[in-house]
Amino acid sequence: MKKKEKPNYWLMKSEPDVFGIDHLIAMPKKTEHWDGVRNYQARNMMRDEMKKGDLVFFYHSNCKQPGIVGIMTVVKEGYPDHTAFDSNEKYYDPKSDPDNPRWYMVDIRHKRRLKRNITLEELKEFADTELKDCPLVRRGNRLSIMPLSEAQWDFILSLE
DNA sequence: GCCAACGTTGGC
DNA sequence: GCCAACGTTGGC
Repeated sequence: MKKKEKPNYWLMKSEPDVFGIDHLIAMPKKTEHWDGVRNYQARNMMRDEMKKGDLVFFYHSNCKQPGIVGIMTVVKEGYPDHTAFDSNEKYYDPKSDPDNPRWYMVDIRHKRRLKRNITLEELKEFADTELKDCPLVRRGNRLSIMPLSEAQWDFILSLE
C-alpha cells in the first residue's frame, strides 16, 4: 500500500503593496508563480526541497503590520524563473542563462485566509520558547522563504 | 581567499 | 524615512 507522504511546511514573505494575499486570490485559479526570488538560499529551497502539496504560510512583510495572513499550497515544483531572462522585467538578471538558469520558482495556490492575522509582534513573544529556532522572530532576518517544523506550524496555527 | 564597499531587506 | 543586519561584489 502506498503511504501518503507528509507535507513540508514553509513560510514565504511578500510585500502586500507589490504582491499580497489579495493579489493571489484575484489570480485565475488563485494560483501564481512565485517569481523574483534572487537569493541563493531561498532559491535552493524552491528548486530542491519544496514539494507538491507542501503547506505555506503567506507572510506580509515591509508593511504597517507584518505578519501571517493566510495559507497556500505548492502546486508546481521548482522550475526556472523566466522573469530573469527578460530585460523588461524588474527582476531581470543577465547572468541567468536559459540554458543554465540561475533562478527558480514554484507555483503557489491560495488555500485560505487565517481567521485573523497573526502579527510578527505576537510571534515574537514566543522567540525564546515555541519559536526559538524559527529565523522569522530573530533580529535582522532577511530570508524570504524559510522552512518550519511541523511543531512550529501547528503552534502558529493554534494561535489563530 | 580576504574583506571593504555597496545594495537590499524589512522592522520600527 | 531611518538604519541595523545581512548578502553580494570586486579589488587586491
